[in-house]
Amino acid sequence: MAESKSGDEPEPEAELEAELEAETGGDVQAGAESAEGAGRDPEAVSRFVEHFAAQLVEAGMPRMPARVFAALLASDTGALTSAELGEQLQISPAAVSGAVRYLAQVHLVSREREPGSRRERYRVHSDQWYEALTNREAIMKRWEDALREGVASLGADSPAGRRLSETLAFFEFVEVEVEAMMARWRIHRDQLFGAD
Amino acid sequence: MAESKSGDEPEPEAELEAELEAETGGDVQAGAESAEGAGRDPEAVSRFVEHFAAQLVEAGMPRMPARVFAALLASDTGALTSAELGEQLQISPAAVSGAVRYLAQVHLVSREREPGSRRERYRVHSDQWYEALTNREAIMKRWEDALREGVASLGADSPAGRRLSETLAFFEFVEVEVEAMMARWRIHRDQLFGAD
DNA sequence: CCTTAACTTCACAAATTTCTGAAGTAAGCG
DNA sequence: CGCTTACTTCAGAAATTTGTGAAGTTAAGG
Repeated sequence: MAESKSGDEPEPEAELEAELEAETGGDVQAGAESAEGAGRDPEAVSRFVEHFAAQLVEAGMPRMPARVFAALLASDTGALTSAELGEQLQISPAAVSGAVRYLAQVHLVSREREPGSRRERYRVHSDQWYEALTNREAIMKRWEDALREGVASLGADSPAGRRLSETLAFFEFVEVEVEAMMARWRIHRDQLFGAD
Repeated sequence: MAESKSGDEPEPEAELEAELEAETGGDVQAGAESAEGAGRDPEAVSRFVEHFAAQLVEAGMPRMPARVFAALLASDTGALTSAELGEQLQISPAAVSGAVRYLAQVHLVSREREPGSRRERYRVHSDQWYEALTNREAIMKRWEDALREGVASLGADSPAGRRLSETLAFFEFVEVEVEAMMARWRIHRDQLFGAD
């Protein structure tokens, strides 16, 4: 976003109009400096963000989406703007844009537009996080399709066909089970944290 | 994780000493129903292998391991040698080696040495397939560690800390549930297929 | 309207990953 | 014993992925 042009650097951010984390109930106690980053030890935040992101990367998530997601998780409001993300993570607006596109696609973040502003906020809901994990179901569905096809073309009575059948049965089983598990989780969560 | 049912499968590969190095000729092509699938349509097998592998790749598995794994799944014996894999997939021994190393590391295949031969067979057990999926637990454990650290350094009473806590609780919950689910699966499987 | 802020898309440079041929190692077999 | 087979490791070429600057698009605000 920096024009890398003339010397004047006073980002309009200094103004920070009616920004306010009027998000949740307004009584954000951390209340210190700018929008999000500094009631807390920014270094501690960064350490967590990079560490957790590294784990996600290792599990297969691309680097930028992982860092953006971790930053959102670690934010107090659970929602940050593109500019805030870019600053905290030291990445270009283009990188933020790409990362957010990825995360939205896998349902890990949702986009909100603040009315009366051009800003968009990218939000992580705990629920989405869980759902997204669950949404590996979509992937499994395709695995199942491929397996069914394999059983059909290799013959259900051949040894290979039987192996594929069993694998297929496993996925079908898991699919049902996971759904039940998520239902139990919601109950469990409410017991732990109260209906949120 | 109780299992070790043992007594898995009788080794169906008795003789099978036929080598068939169709490699050296220019005639590496269909018709290669050598050691493994005499009687099956090699084209149908290949179609399944490539299709299923593509799904795995899309889910994040590297290409060669995915293809090798799919080929093993689709084999009648559930075990193939390096040469057989190389021929069917048209890849170099080095590629087979790398793929197998990867698969063994994530516990998707095991290596067996045929006594009295230098050959090694790479085998897929249905059980391993399930276990491997389950073994994402190892990954989750590390996520949990990172989250605990985050809760500690951001403060369990901050909004961000609470979000991380909830996520952590979710993973801990899932971990327990998955184990129970796998136990149920084994029972279910035995009902479907009979204790194998 | 015209300006400007916020985000997106595009093209390309850089880093990383993937797969191969070739050389290396180990073990059965003549 | 030493030849041969079966697999592994290594170095590097090729392909793919990643992140950036810059131009493009949309919409608020004067």
